[in-house]
Amino acid sequence: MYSKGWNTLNERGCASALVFSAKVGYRRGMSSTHFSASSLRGTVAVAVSGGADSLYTLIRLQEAGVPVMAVHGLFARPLDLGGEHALPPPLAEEGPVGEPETVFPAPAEDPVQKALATACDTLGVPLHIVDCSRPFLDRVVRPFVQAYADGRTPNPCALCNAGIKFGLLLEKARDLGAAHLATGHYARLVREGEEAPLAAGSSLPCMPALLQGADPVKDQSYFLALVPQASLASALFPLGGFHKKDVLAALARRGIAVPQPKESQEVCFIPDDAYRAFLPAVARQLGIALPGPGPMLLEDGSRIGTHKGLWQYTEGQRKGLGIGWKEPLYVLAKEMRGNVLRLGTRDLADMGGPERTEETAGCVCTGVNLLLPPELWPATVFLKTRYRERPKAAQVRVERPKGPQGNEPLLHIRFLEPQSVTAPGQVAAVYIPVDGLFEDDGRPVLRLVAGGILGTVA
RNA sequence: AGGGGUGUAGCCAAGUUGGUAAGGCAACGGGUUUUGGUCCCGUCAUUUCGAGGGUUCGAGUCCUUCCGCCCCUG
Repeated sequence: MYSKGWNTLNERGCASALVFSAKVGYRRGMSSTHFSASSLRGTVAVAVSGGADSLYTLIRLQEAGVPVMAVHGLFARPLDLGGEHALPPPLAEEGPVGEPETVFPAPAEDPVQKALATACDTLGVPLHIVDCSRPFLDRVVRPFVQAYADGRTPNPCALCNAGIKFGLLLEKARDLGAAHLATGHYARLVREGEEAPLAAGSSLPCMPALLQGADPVKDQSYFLALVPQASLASALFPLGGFHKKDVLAALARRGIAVPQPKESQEVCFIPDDAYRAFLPAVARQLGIALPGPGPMLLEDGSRIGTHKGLWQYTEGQRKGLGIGWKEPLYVLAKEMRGNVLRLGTRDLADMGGPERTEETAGCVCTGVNLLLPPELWPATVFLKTRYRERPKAAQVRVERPKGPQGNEPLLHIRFLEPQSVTAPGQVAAVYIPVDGLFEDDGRPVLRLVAGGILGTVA
């Protein structure tokens, strides 16, 4: 399966890949040719949120002649999680895990669902509403709250993509007769048999290959880093080659109104992005205890203030500390033992810099999702430990410990350039450059080869 | 008690030979943004420079008194 070594591929594919990419307009947001109708078999389900991206995904596929259906997942019930932070108890009670409770066709009373129903009706596309709220609570919200309680900083979007959207929603789409699930993520997925940005006769090993989105500021591959290869095999990201502004322009050109025009951002299940108010309320509902105030300490051990509970801070954070100092202070670490928040200046908040020691230059990841066998990785890879951050050069060693727990792989990361201190609980995404392919701005195209959850400093 | 130093917005702090209050931090507001953060932009002492008095056309900057804090010596 991986008979072709990565290096071998590079040597052969390099020059002609450039020619090919120019020919198909791989750059310039034209890679939508990926999903030519002929290369797809069966119906494609499109996960529609009500936003512009997923709506255009649906339209794009339909216009390409692909048989489509729309699926709209209900994740967090507004009535349960919204409003006054006074949550009614039903969410915390016992219930079956892993199965959507109900599946029913549109329409509903919800304005977004209603607008979606109208839009789909106009397009002549069937719409299915899938209630994922129970599994969403168990697999996204509860771990989210628990992570904060444990002193970590969770990334619920990554968990949702892996466990809900490309988990339950994908399963449900299959039940409904779909062969693929498409979303509006800005990431490029190259698979066998499709027009790929590679020379004829060559292919990327271990298909499909997940590449960064073409829009440098919208790339969302980071959030997909935990989605397993088996799910990606059924996934489609038709917007991967587009720039956001082109999507909006295309919708405007067609005179299509977006049901939910407000850009989805922050955590979708936290009303008004007020997580400091939301967390305690939900934690209480779920019976999870959040630790209280404690000391803020500088590196020399001196106490400089009192924090409001470790869950309100994250490693690398600057704003909101409320401490006047000669220079900005950043959160260096959260110590559950002693309930201590460690603060320090910028130079102390970087890992991987020239004068960093072995202990502070790296970290370890668990919950690893491998998309390409490590044997095929180059010696230096690029690592993203937070969204909207330039991937940083690093060395990653994959360890497969043998033990009674099985052999869950671990990623041992060592940064080769300055890197703001990582936050345990966040996602680490490992990328490698695809030789011979470059973005419009000259950066090499990056391929996602693994994802994991950051642990404590090594 | 004596000697030295110091007292500028919540914190750190610049203020030249007196001419009409830099900058940083924090805070607040905004921008970027499907996690948490980072980052960028803007606002922030004009009944005011510990308090009172004086010199001067004009004082945070000179004189004087008082108060507070720090260091050293006894």
